[in-house]
Amino acid sequence: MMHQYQRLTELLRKKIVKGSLRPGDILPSENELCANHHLARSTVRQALDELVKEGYVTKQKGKGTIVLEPKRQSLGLFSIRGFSAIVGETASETRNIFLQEPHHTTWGDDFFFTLTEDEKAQGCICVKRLRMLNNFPAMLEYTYIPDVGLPLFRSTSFVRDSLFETLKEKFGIEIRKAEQELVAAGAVKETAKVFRIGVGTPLLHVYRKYHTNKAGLFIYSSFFCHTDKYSIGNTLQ
Amino acid sequence: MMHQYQRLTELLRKKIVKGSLRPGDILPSENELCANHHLARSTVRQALDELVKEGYVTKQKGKGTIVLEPKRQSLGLFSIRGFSAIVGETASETRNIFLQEPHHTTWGDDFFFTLTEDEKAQGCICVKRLRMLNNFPAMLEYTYIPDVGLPLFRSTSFVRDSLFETLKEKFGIEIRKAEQELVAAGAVKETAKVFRIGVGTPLLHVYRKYHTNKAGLFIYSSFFCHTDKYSIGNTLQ
DNA sequence: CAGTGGTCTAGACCACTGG
DNA sequence: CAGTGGTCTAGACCACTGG
Repeated sequence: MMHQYQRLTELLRKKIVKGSLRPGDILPSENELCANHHLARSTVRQALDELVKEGYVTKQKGKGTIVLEPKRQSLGLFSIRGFSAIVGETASETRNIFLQEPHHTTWGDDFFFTLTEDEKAQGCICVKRLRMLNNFPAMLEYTYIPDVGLPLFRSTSFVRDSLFETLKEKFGIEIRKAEQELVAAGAVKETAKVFRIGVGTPLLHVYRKYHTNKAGLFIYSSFFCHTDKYSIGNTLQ
Repeated sequence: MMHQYQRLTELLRKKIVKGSLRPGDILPSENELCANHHLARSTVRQALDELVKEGYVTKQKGKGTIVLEPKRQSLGLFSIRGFSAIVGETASETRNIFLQEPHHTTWGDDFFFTLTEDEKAQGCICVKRLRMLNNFPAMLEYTYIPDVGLPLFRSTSFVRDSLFETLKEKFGIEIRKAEQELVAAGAVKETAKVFRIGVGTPLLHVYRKYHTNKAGLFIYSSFFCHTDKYSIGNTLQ
């Protein structure tokens, strides 16, 4: 069952995405939304705060709630865009190549985040993917999910070719936030081969810990980005 | 003048930072806080939401509001830690070296974010700093502030050696959120010299656009990180 | 000046955790 | 079961933007 503020968030989000509300437009005022949807003002504000957090709108005291320019193409909690001019075009075609199907394994001895005893005992499911942007190998990603008894799923059954969408729709697991560590390092032999670059080419190496809606369940990811053509972007706070 | 929820946030934040509330402790319940501080529950919730956003506490339905492990040393909107073991010790001693004092200049022709006409006309104040962590040159940062008529300030008058604290306390400018772009690239000659590394050593290059509490005022930053010893960290969402 | 979003009050019912 | 945080109502006063 959905809450009333979530229904209003969804309704307004759809209007923005579909274009009946355009960048620069001002949303109906909070009082109008109250009247039109028979809601208390705090409920309307809860809905609007969600849209602010998602980056669809911004609020200005005395003026109103204003629709922002659309966000760029996003992958997980970040977005990718052409690097030639930092504010460049987004990659139009993205494709995932599964180098290893989801499979059960143990965490390595020196896993990059500290694990709880529970997590260590459970072992994990690992996926190894290469992300292609316009046929350019841009990102090599290892994702680790603690094995909490999920049925093993194959890439062919992914929802919209997305691991996170799959976790959400099939298992009710939603990503809430993430911590990440950033490092620049030269490509080692094996990685260089995947990217078709020379050993030592600078790569961006990102370590992520995703927090989910399930208490105590975290998803981990380690990925390399070849940023000669595409940079990766974040919004902080 | 401060709002009541801000006063409560500050009071609780201080208790956590000073240690009278320790990690794992449960805060007084929302109803208790209401009674003790003579506030409505929505005001108390506003205060607690702020602490959640700042990463000091987490809430659990049915249980309460729980104090989290202290965050790591932070610089701006990110934190830095020893890289040897990703979850390593924080740098104990940080120091800023001003390579160029705040000075007025023009934006370059190919500035890394798109500027408005107003911003272009105003020109900017630029600061060039080298951040040392335990005497290791870890970060070279260029910060650009649109010249909206701020009196030129010198590094010696910085509040707590921090640009952001200075902007906040002297000019009422607060950072709300930021967008960033990440790239890995080899050091060029001039940069290599500053870091005392070889040309071509992989560096993390970050471009940031900070949003402030003043509508239309953005602060820009471009920085290089030498991540052999220290990685930089973020929290997303 | 009327209208906006920001803060705040004093209530209510609910699903959830733990004893 | 009593207590918790999550949602929701129906009001109020305020500082701010723009005509």
